[in-house]
Amino acid sequence: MSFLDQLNPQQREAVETTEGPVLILAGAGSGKTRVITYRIAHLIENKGVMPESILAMTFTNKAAAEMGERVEKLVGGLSIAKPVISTFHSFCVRMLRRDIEALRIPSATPGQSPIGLTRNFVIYDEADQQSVVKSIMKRLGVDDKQLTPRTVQARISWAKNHMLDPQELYLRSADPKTERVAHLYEEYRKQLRQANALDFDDLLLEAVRLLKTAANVREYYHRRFQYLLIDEYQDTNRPQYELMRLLAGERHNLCAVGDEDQSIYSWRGADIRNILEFEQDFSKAKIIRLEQNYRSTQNILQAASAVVANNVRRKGKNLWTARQGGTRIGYYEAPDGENEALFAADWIARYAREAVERGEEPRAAVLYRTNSQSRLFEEALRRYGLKYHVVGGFSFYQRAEIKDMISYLKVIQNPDDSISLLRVINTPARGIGRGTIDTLERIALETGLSLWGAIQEAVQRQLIPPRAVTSLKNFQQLIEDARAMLAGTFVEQLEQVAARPPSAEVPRVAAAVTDDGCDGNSHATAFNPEEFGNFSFDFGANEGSDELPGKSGSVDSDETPASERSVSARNDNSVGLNGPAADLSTFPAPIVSTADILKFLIDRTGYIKLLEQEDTPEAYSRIENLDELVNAAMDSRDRAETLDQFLDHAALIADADDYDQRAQITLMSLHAAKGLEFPLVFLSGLEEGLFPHSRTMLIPDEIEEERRLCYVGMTRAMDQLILTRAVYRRRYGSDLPEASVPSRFLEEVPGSLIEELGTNRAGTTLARWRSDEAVSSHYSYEDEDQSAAWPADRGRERGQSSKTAGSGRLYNSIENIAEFFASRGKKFTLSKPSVDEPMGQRGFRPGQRVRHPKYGEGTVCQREGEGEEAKITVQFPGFGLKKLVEKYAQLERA
DNA sequence: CCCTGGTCCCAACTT
DNA sequence: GGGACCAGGG
Repeated sequence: MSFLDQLNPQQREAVETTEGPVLILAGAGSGKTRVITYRIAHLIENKGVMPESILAMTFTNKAAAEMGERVEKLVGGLSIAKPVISTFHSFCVRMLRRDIEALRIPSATPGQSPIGLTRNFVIYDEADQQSVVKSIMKRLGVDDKQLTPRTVQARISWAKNHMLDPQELYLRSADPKTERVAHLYEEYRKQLRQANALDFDDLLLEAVRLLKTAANVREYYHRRFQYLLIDEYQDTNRPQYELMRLLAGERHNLCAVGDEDQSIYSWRGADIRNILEFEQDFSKAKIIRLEQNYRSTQNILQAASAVVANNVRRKGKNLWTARQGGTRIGYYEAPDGENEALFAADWIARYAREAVERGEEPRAAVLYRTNSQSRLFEEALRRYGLKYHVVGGFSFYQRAEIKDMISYLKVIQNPDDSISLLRVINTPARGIGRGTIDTLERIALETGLSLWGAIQEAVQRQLIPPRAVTSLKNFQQLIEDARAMLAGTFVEQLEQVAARPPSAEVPRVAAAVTDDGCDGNSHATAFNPEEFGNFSFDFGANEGSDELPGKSGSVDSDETPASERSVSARNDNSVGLNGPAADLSTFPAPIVSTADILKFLIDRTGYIKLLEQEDTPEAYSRIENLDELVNAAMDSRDRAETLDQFLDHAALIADADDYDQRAQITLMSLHAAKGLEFPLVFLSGLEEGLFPHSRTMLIPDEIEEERRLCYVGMTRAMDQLILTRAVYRRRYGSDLPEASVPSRFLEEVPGSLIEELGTNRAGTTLARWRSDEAVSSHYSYEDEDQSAAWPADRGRERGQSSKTAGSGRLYNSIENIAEFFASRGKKFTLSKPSVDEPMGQRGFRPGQRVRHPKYGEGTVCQREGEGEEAKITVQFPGFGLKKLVEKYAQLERA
């Protein structure tokens, strides 16, 4: 019982209310994870609930892994069985790998195999999806100027997230564009079905459909899981909501944890309604609020609360903290993005030094709205010789060479995957050109075969020039050999594998490999500790280095689900020495592993050899990446995973998963920062159009979401929060920098909580903005001396140490920007001097609060035209968007 | 058929 | 900064 005493009364109530629906409204930093883990521990230790009958859904694999570890520590060693802690997507994949064939329907023609996907389906990522859309559009002759494949893909995904099928989308469409999308959507579905492929959204949808239609599957899960926990409930979308309801069944032993102020994924279909209307959905729901924040100082909390208080759609709460006062919120206005980054680097360097002197481990984060902002910070930190870690951005799996190899594996797993086949059929070049591929596609269309089937057809019917036929046969042979290897029948390779030196001899710990689809995060782990330490590449969230071999592995109940176990044995991927009927509890790692196949592929295709011949730094970096991929595959082998599982990992690994808690400096998007905390946080790019992002500025609901995002960012800070902004920012490399307007969120922070940093002259810039002082947004300059370093850097380059931020001159206001550029040898022009700018008493800027006699208070969204003609668009809560002529509308500052 | 270099267009967040 | 696409020579 002792561990419950560590909780405050509300937390304790949340933990102890185990039966029936519970909604825990957990404010930022209020101990949400703690409540979930303690609740699981309480169920197991005090309520005698079987661990494996508890299912917890988290947002990222990393969160799942962490939660698993924390539960483990609490209940330590009580049981071999573990609760299932998983992301929605991973959970669905495992469900589908197990039972998707229950969705197959018998073919109309007798003797034909049933219609529907099989267990070895592949998962299509966004790039694959776009390729599908693109090829369909090409085939149907849809103009891709007006409607880009990207747009179509996004809209199909939108429809799926709202659970609309093509027909429903068509019926709802109010414009020809949407009608066309609906049509393409229909074709898209056909294409995926033919390729035996599911996209990300399908993973959820098909799992829901499976539970809805297959009663025995549903019953299996009802028996299996008695207690459900959903983390980040505010970010669940419609399919996730349905899945949860289906899994909860009639029992409603459901605990949802969330915070409506941290809902930041509506663009992915997350429905804030789910949390706002929980009580309607579950009639006897108990609501528990956690309002004590254990993370931040009072100043930080107050500032963040003040910002989010401007939102209308929220339940409202009063977060409080025992950490009175604290450092004020820093604000730094940089002349441009580079200086903003240098300022942050400088500050972090000093902070890190001081933290080390105090004997503390420094941990700082730089947060930004868009991943492309990371580049400047990376450069600045490198110049300071600081090590940093970037989360997200261009991921490992998006690199060309990695996608190539993964595509090969996908084709080997499922040759009908035409998108992957298309990618690798001539990579590296093997003489299969445009013309040949066109012919293959035509054959596929005529016969209804996949491209793989079309190859055979083309070769047999000699529809292709002889030289290409040889190439095609070679390719065919390559894939077939690899498949034979996987099936354990490719003798030559098997002999090689058998003769493999030491690492193959590693005694493999017998691991319990369950195929019940629910082992989630706690799946069997077997590895050689010595080998383990060598792998730098962190493949997934599932291998905890402190996890003992053989200790884990969830225990499946004996109930046999809809599809029989033997079905899985037919699957090419469950290959092993013991053959199809192997006793699963002692099933060894597959003797021919994914790593072996990868090595075989690299060897046979000459992929690395060709890169070596290139002899460029890029080529060697690609080779390194491929080495890492092989390492990842070896890890996978040591975890006794099949090819399926390896590919599922690769598909579902999330950007946020590569967050490394030990890193002293972390760079990441605001979205990726959800759930994390840092003593020092920089929130950068606080400019209208960047944050809030330009695409959201005219849509009130989306502005509210941006504000929540801001709230999420601010509440990551424990001790110090610094807000920054660049007066000038380059949009894309080449163009002239554009002047920016401070983010409205800056103005929402009470002035008394702010301290301006890096100011070396009187007056605070933010105060000037607040007083509505006129500022031009029409500056431009010519770069005459490309090599000129920033004044601040010149000092640094001469070796002057910097005690305070930005050791040289810091330029912090728009007025001295001319001086700044002049010092850099740039000609600076003011095309519209600020005195002429029509922004006097009446000049309302986007982001400003105004009062209208009829509509009350509102926020300016947009400004068009100048002087007398200026029109402004204002969002009035309750009245919506109004476009007003500034001269006539009796607006005043609110 | 393959490779190269030039040009054009794009760039929000992510399971 | 970079990916996709195209024209033109090997």
